[in-house]
Amino acid sequence: MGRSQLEKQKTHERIVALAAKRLREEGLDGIGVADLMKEAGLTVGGFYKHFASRDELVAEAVESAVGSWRKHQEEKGIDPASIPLDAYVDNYLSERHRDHCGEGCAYAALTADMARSGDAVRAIATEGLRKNFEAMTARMPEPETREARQKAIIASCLMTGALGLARVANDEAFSKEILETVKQFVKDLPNGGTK
Amino acid sequence: MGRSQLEKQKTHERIVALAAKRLREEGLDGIGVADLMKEAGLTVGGFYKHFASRDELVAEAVESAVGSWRKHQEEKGIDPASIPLDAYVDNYLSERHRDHCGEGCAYAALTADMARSGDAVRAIATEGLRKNFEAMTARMPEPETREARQKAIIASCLMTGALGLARVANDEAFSKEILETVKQFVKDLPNGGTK
DNA sequence: ATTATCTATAGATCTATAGATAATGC
DNA sequence: ATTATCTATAGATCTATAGATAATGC
Repeated sequence: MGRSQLEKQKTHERIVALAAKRLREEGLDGIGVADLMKEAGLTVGGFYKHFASRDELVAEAVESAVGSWRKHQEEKGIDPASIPLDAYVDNYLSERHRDHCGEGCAYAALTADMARSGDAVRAIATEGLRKNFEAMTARMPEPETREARQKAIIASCLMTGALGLARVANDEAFSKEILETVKQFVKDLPNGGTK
Repeated sequence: MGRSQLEKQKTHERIVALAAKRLREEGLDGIGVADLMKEAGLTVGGFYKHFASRDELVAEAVESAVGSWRKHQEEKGIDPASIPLDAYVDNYLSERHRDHCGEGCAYAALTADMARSGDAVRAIATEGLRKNFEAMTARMPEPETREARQKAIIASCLMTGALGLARVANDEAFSKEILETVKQFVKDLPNGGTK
């Protein structure tokens, strides 16, 4: 015991990545420090050399969860506008996404948790939301218009809302009805919609 | 100490109503049994003569929170179809609703919490969701059509999603932008929308 | 010498229970 | 006699800290 600084950094990132997953699954006050470290193959004691408090980990994990997908795309140099809305929506409103909270959208998994959080998490979540709206706007036709932004906001609220309710529904057919109905509607949004 | 059965029932209902409020504010594993009883003007000891466990209270509280508004209307003999969509939407996507989680829609306040819950809560939440969709369908023109139900589902996902994200946003102008954009869109939904 | 991680534990908090107290209701 | 509520507390769980251990890195 006693590792290099490089290894420490990798350990740090591993804890944050695991927390980003487990907290999306169980909520922001779900998994405890000891269990988390155990799942990471470590023990409690080391935790506080990485984070001043559990809250500090939660903030880092939320930042990771909120930005993971977008960051992944940016690093690959992929312009959000290049991902067609249809493909994005199919993926977002899939059964796979519904059933795998831990790897999915933080806004669907943690909306209320983030809203109830302190300033640090709220600020991170708000900033991420802004960027998500902008990425969604870029996916609309004529992305510079006011209508494009409005539709992006509508599509975002609709998709997070639908995924959340589809996860509540205890009945597969009902849950699918929600996903499919909204999927169809969002895909038609650039053409249809009001105005 | 030692009260009549009528008083016990009233006490029971008071605890459930308070829990329905406080759990919407803090999440389903937010407030503890002792604090809740204290806020109700009681002490911990009495709790387990009312509920077998905290989970049992949570289930009752979710049932109360999920159905409170609809039950209130039904008891008054108000047909959901008689409440115009516009008025309903204005109220739902208001700053007042956004800032008063405890008295508001359980689906916006507790989506992820309910999705993560056990069978009892899931079943109650699913049933309530079904009824909410039906009430919303009744508010659409030509409520017997497939389009009416689709629009009801879309409106519901959109409204819960928008309220949730408006609560996340740490910035008043940004939060209002979400509420106002979606408000306008949902009001136009019966006319516009796809198909 | 420094430090990343480990073992062990203090202190706080939370659920649930045991036993006492003072009303109700047959 | 029964029971609704109270006081007090056991037992579990969770955050955070103290001190030991074994590597790194000057």
